[in-house]
Amino acid sequence: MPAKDTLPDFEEKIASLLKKSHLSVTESRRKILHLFLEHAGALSHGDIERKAGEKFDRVTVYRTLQAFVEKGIIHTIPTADNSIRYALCKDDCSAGHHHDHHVHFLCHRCNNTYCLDDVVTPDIKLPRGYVAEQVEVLVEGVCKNCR
Amino acid sequence: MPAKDTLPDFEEKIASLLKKSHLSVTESRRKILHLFLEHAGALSHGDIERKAGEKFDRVTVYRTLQAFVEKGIIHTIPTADNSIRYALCKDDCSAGHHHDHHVHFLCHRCNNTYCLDDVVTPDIKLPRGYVAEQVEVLVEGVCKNCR
DNA sequence: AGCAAAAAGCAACATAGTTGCAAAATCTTG
DNA sequence: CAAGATTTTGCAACTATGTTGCTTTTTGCT
Ligand SMILES: [Mn+2]
Ligand SMILES: [Mn+2]
Ligand SMILES: [Zn+2]
Ligand SMILES: [Zn+2]
Repeated sequence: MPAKDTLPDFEEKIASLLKKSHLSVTESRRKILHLFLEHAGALSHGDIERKAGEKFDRVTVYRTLQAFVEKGIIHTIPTADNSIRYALCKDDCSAGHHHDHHVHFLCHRCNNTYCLDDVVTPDIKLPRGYVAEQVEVLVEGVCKNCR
Repeated sequence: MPAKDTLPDFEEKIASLLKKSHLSVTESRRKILHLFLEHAGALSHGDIERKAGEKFDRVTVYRTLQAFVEKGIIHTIPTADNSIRYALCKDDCSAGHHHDHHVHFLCHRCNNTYCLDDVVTPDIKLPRGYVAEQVEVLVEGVCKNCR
């Protein structure tokens, strides 16, 4: 019975993720992590406020996302408009140290943002004098679900 | 006398740029274009409001930047935080059609954003099903002036 | 100079994000 | 498992950012 399995699995994962990050397990944190786990694409602050319903205060959402970023649970994704989007870090991101060397994809049709975890960011040959510490790549187009 | 030359040069360039774009030549447009021409790096809306002093209404700055983007005079640069930055389009961007296939660089030290006009965005090999229409690359690190 | 069109300024509003503090929930430890 | 210490939440108030409609001013053109 795979349908019944998903929910307990999530709750388990959520609790261990929070504990590993030294964050106390609260209703808002569980709810917001759940949203990320079930959604596949990235979420904006606004998305989360809407999906979480009237359940939580706006301030709580801000502080929760901030805590998750600091602990390496989620990462931000730069966009051309000025709406920050957040997505789960897949693996070994820890407090203060993100290792997100993958490309992000924004679909013009469904307006979803996806982490392409298997597509690593390329090395960029820079002019003399510039030192690269991080490379962010955002590809825009049409995703595989939208054609 | 190179020092004296720069200002008239700018004014000339500004007038021709505006005329070419079918925009009437107004004080705010000239001032804001001047800021871009003398600054090298990209500017945020806030930068411009500050640098233009108390001279213009906030709304005017918004509408001016919007007009410049639409006419292909400036382009937006995605950032990791949610502040849009704007930079001059170098060449053949026209109304509604930007051709900015260059990489952007954000310096962690001076916090300036530069267009690396000579560094073209790489092709990204995407998973089956994804269609790329545009690629944005933002490199973060230390710029040549800051070491 | 005089007219029509465009832009700027103003006010009012809407949305987004921050901060301090008191109340509530969570964690710890005996 | 109860009590106290600690953390988190919700609330209120505030700042910042962005938008819209309308009136006045400026610009381009004849
Ligand atoms: Mn990602
Ligand atoms: Mn650029
Ligand atoms: Zn899509
Ligand atoms: Zn620098």
